[in-house]
Amino acid sequence: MENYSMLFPPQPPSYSYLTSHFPHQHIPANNMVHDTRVLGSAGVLQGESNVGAAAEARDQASKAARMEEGGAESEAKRRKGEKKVRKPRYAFQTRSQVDILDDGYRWRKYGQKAVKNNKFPRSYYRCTHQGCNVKKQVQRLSKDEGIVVTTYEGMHTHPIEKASDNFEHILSQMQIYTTSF
DNA sequence: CGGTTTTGACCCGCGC
DNA sequence: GCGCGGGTCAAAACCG
Repeated sequence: MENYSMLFPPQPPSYSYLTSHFPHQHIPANNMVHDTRVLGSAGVLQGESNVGAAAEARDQASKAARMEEGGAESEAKRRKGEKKVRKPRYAFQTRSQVDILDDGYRWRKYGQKAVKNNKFPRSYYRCTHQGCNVKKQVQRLSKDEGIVVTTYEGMHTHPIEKASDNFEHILSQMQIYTTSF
């Protein structure tokens, strides 16, 4: 009862889910023409490094506060005058049968929550790399089970570990999308 | 065995 | 103030 992905039929072991959705490629005659598009960035755009640091500080502070005692004192989370910076998050919509979109990085799943108005849960992943706190969340639309929304949060400061197909090329295409936004 | 997934509890911001 | 929705933690299970 844990594998909702079992509800979907198996698909060929090829990673054509991405390459087959770019404008220069063939797009299946569907209502959704915007496969693998950039949904946009949420939050204010500030210094990325500063954003990440603040976020990490907040996260660690909260964690420390809770680890200290079960909600006894919440002083630890009170950092100095840190403005509430919200890290930009970039969402990608991809038509795929699988949830795990291997982009070449190593991810460790750290959570899964049910989403309101959506019968499919959302999975939270974190990049397994020291110092790299890039997070991403994958969620599937209940309306179109073939659509997977992947939201990236943060930037990788290390090379890709796996020799993934040619995701860099795909990434460059995505950046074209972002710049044209 | 070590790293990853699972899963329930917990925290927090926000709207009512 | 409280409940809800979303995000994270961490212990145990799982898997190569």
